[in-house]
Amino acid sequence: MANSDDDDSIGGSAARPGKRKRLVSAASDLLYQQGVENTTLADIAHAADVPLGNVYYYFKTKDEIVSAVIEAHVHDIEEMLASLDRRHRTPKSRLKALTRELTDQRNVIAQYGCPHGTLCSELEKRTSGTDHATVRLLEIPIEWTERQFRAMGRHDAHDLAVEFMAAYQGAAVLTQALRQPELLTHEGRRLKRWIDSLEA
Amino acid sequence: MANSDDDDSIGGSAARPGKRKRLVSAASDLLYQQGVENTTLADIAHAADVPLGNVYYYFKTKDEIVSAVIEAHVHDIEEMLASLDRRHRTPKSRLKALTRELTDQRNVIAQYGCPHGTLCSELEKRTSGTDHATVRLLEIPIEWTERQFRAMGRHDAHDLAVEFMAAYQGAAVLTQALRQPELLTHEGRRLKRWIDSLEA
Amino acid sequence: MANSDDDDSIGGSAARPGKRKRLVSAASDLLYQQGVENTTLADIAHAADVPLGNVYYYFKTKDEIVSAVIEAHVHDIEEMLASLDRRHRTPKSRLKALTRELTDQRNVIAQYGCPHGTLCSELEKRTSGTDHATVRLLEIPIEWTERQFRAMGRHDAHDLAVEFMAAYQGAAVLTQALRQPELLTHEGRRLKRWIDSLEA
Amino acid sequence: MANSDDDDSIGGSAARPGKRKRLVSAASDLLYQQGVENTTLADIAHAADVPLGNVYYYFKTKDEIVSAVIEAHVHDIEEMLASLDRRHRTPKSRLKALTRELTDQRNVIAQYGCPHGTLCSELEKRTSGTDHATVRLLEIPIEWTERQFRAMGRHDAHDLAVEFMAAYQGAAVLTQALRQPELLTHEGRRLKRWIDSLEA
DNA sequence: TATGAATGAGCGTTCATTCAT
DNA sequence: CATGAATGAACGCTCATTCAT
Repeated sequence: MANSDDDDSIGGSAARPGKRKRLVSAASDLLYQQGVENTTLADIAHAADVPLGNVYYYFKTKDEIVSAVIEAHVHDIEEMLASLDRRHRTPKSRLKALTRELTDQRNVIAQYGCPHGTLCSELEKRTSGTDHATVRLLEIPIEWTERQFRAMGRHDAHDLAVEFMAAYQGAAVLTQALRQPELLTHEGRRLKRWIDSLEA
Repeated sequence: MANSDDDDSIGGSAARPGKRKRLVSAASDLLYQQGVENTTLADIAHAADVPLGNVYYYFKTKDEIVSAVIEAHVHDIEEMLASLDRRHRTPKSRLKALTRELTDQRNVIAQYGCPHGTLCSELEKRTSGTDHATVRLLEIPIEWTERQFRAMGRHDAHDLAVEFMAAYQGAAVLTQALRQPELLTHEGRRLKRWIDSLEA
Repeated sequence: MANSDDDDSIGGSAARPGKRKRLVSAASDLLYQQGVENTTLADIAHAADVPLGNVYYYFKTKDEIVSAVIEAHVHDIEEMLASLDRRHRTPKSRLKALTRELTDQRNVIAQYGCPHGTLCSELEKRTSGTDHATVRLLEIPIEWTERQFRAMGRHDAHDLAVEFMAAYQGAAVLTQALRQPELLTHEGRRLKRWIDSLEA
Repeated sequence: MANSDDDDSIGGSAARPGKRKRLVSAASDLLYQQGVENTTLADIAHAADVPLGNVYYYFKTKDEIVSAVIEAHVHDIEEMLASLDRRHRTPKSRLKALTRELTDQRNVIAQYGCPHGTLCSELEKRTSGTDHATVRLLEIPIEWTERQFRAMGRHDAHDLAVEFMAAYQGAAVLTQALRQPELLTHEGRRLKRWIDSLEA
């Protein structure tokens, strides 16, 4: 299969990770930092150190690269949440750990916004009707958050989850627009207090 | 000066607004609905019914049109807030009226997101360092909101204002990504209850 | 209108015929000599001495150029037949004059085939389902030929017209494939004899 | 020699013809239906179920595949004519049988034209001077037809053969352009009558 | 002021061909 | 023999911007 995710480094002369992975990784960074429309395939190819023509061996269109980036994000999100599940036992500590994960990124977010939120916003405006795969980027953390609130015994778990995620997404928008990383820190602290204040 | 804001229709047959205004208005709509990068100057000229070559009489570059759109947004926001000031007397009713203004747009927001938030996100990623004029789009309502909270006697007025605006921006992001206008309605109700619950 | 067929040379500085015309003319020649697929837009632009980017001011797509070439062919055919109508009085002399027109081109046909027949063949195989405008290229002369046979009092005018055109098209195919211009001359002579031999 | 025509399936599980044969067969179909320029090597490899990289073991260039397709056509034509020689005794019945062979294909011809005529037309326009091998595609049936007319005692056998083939090729062109399979049927009937009417 | 026309750099994409194993 | 991967030149097309009148 062409779309192998494996490295091509076993016994070979080139010791770098697989090209497909490199392409997705480079694309992920560039789409995030420059936006989808401002990023050319040549940019991506160059950043991944892959000849331009070769990109099309792995992805038939630019849209397909975008999709692959979304999938990679989904994968990363799921892994991060699974890691939180492993490292923390109570719902409250899990939620606060997630909050911490988000605020830890305050500096990049002040530059480029939330990687998932801005990607959603941008792709919803593309004419080519990207298949709305981006929705998972926000659904997955909402669902996870909802599970935590439910585990706390809250019957309004879904509403709380939406409130939580909206608070984070909005803070990210303001943080980027105002270029104030501290804003996100501040909102993070508030959210942690809010989580602590919730009762069953 | 060439860039007159006045109509150019005096003595003419039709009473259409001046070309510059038509261009800004068309650009405002298209940038919002299609995104900045997906909108061509030809699109804008066509929508404004202005010959393409003529656009450059009013705006030297595409960036200048974008700036004019931002200015128009700023103007609209200020007018809207001034109107709220006029129509409502107490800070709480003003804040709830603002909330209502925002939720009233739930259907367009579900399609294109918040006109100001998405514009900020998008422009922050452009290579050509747009002069960060977008910041006013969010600063102005934050400051206005802060004034209301302060008038309520709250010493944490700024924090509350940020919390309020973040809640709205985040709700807009989720509303667009999940394509659920009701989500915004729901968050609006919650915000109104929250406002009512605040004490001096 | 952009698609003006007029010259742009009246009082202007450039004294060459209109660019659109030059483009269609160059395209017509190149499509004929090299085939549709082998001819690039850069080829056409170069031959017409028009900057590549400017081609798209006149034609939105390559297909549109091809269509314009077909229309030009249709126009030429109609003018040629009208000229035959004017210059000859009897159906028989008209038909023989047409035969002469065709055989006069024997040398180019030996190189590139019949300009209309080869264009039809090629375009029928394009995936993009060109709107079958090519059919007129053969229908028009068939109909004209049929009118002549009918004027001769033949009730089988349509069949004779098809037979005539098929004879010419087939001769053109063989002439090109075998690279023998004389073959077309010979078939032309035969056709003239055949026309003469027909009775009412 | 590497370019064996034999099967490579001895001892294998399936009895599929050898790769080379499959490639030529797939290429023959695709070149006919889509045209030479519109058919990629990947298309051919896919249709033949041969890995793309492997194609170059059998054919050094795309042109070589085209040549092989022509050779295959030549072979098929010769076989078909030999079969007619075997199955029919008199020249007239042989010629009418050939006519029947051709009209039997009216439906494909209405879609793609004559497999040999369109191939000739197309290849004559390629820049890379294909070695004019296509000429055999039309020469062989002309020569065979000429032999039949000569066997009938006609001294103008060559002219009649050219007339016959031109009639068929032209009918094929019209049939495809006008998309009327019946046109070929009709011309076939006329040709049979014509053959019958010929005297020594 | 106004405008149709022009311009060229660049983009996404294709494909015959080659290479390393 | 076989094959997945690689390569780069070229193609059709777009678009912000400029020009001539």
